[in-house]
Amino acid sequence: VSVTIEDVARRAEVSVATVSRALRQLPNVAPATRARVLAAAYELDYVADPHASRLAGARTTTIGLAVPTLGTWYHATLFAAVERVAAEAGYEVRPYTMSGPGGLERFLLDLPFRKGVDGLVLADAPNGPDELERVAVAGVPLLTLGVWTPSVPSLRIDDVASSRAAVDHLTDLGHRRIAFLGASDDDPMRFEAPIHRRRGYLDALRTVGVAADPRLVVAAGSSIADGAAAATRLFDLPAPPTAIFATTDELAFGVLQAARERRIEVPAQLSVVGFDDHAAAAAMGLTTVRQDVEALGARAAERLLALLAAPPAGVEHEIHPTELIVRRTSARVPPPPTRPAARGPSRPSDRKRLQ
Amino acid sequence: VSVTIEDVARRAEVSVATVSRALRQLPNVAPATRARVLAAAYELDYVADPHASRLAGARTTTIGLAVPTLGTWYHATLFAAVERVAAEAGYEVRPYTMSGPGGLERFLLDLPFRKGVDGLVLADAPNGPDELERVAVAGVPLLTLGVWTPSVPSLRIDDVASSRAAVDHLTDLGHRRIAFLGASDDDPMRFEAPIHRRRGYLDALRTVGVAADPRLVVAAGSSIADGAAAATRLFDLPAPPTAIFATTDELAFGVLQAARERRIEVPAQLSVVGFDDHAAAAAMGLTTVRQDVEALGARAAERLLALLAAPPAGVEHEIHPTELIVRRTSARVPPPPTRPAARGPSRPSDRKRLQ
DNA sequence: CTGAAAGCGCTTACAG
DNA sequence: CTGAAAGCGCTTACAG
Repeated sequence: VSVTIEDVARRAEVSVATVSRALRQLPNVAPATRARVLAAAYELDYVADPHASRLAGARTTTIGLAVPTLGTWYHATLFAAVERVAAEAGYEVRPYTMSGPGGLERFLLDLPFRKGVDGLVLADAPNGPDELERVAVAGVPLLTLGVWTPSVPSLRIDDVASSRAAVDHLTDLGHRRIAFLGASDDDPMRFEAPIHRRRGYLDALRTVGVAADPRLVVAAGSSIADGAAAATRLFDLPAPPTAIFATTDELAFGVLQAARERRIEVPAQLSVVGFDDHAAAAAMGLTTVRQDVEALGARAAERLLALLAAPPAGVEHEIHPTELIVRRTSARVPPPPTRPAARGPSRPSDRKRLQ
Repeated sequence: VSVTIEDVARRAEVSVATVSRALRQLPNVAPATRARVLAAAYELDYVADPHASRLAGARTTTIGLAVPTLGTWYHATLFAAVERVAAEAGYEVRPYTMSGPGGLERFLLDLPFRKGVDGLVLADAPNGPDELERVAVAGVPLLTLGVWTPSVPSLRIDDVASSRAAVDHLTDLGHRRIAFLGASDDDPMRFEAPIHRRRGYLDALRTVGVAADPRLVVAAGSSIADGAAAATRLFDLPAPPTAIFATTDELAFGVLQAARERRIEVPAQLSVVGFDDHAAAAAMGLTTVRQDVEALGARAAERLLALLAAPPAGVEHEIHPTELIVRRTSARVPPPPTRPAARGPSRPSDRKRLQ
């Protein structure tokens, strides 16, 4: 039904071995022969069957990108970036997602990428030394992004410091009741980033002598709707936060939406800071921690490709910079609601302003 | 280096044929034998080499999703939806993107999905009968989404009517200088949707007796930044529009951002309507045409899977509904700037209000 | 229910 | 520079 290398060989009047060589730009093919083969292949509309090719021992010229999901702005953007540089090098990129029930387990059990790709960039999941080790041992050249283990080349940002900067910004503005929105510890995906970002959050609070209020540390998912739901719960607290730090911009968008629905003014009554600098963050005026996802993805692809081309000299770990972008969703803490007893010339808001 | 079916056969003390059958849940395997094989495979951490498997004639249990890019919210969401239902059926989904220089041509030339997938859903590109025909002829079961040709089963929304509704909304509000942001005709990707949406736009204008002003029909790309750039050009026109209809929410976000930078009040001075109901649209308060991308993707996967399971009885074309969601970015047209000569008791804005 | 063998379409030593 | 042949790891008739 389909045209094979034999058809091409017959038409070009050479052996299949020669066709194989000619088509893959190997040396050792006379120019005239090569031309004849190329012409025949073109006329027949031939492309090598990738399965046969790979089974016979050739490279796949595809790299894998393992991500929790592709439904998130961060990961979709990552994919696009990886694919862009891979394409320039003649590689395809094949995503492996781990979302869905049992997705992570199945990924770890089957390691579906082995035999399917020449190399793999593993982004954000799975994490934990054991799981990473299992992947590393599968025998395909590996680079991790976000997660990290000493023996595997990696790329990441400093999540702790970045989120610390975000929360420092909030405490500088006088906020003390600051909520944290991130993935929970028992999330099946167990992302590492949210954990580190929470650490940064706690560090920042500690610096100003505030003990974290567990009710303000809430587990959200990753979608905008998740952010809205979490924010709504926060608003219903007896003592709601004056600021919310969300570990992704998408969660922050949800917070903004929920605030609007509740007629809570941002930033007058509530400050919100996100993380990512999502393409829509500027349009929303969101204060956020910028990470250059495009650059991260491109660099990951570059390094993996380099790894494939040459034996790795050693294990390198790269840390990319981030930057706090202050826009219009963060402002000084509002004066606390004046209770009858507190009325008087000594306004609490003045005190705050001194800090 | 890697464990093969032979290793499993040896350990289970059966032939490789039996291993193959047992592992693929075929009948004709004694329960006890099957158990032994499963145990051996488990202990050896065996998974069949997909390439060998496919080469030997088995199905790939993967379906393809061909999209212009995965960098767009619409397509990323589509992918996630397709993957969710595919996973439930035990299928993987493999994306084929056509973005980048020469991407479309290469796709059409190589048809890289053939031999790689059991079926393909083709979303939005390529379009045009000839190109679609070339893909259809490759021999893999096909379903198109967005684009459409009589001989291939398809799924889509009514782009003309949907965008007409959006622009009708604007004309109902008294707008007459309404700009259109979409892909250009000579876009290498030649999406069909923008063309249909422009038709709807023109129809709506014609209904109120307005001739389209070519300067208000602008070719934008697909990103938020593209939308901002296009909007800025529009703002610089001698007679800028009072409303902008963008063919995607992402473009609309860019418009909103550009408006903010120019201190143009939305909706007081400018109305904007998008298309998609992007996850962030609610958070932005964007008036838009909602299409249920999640449902579209899920349905596409379902139908393709059904096609694979049973010989298609006939070619079905499905049209999914859309809905105009009016939020806070659209309002009555502002009164035209009062020129000195026009001052007086007869305010033009009153006239508008009657319409 | 199970096995021996052919074959899927390539690539890669090995000769020449 | 080119070809004949083995082999990659499976699946599928074909026998039994």
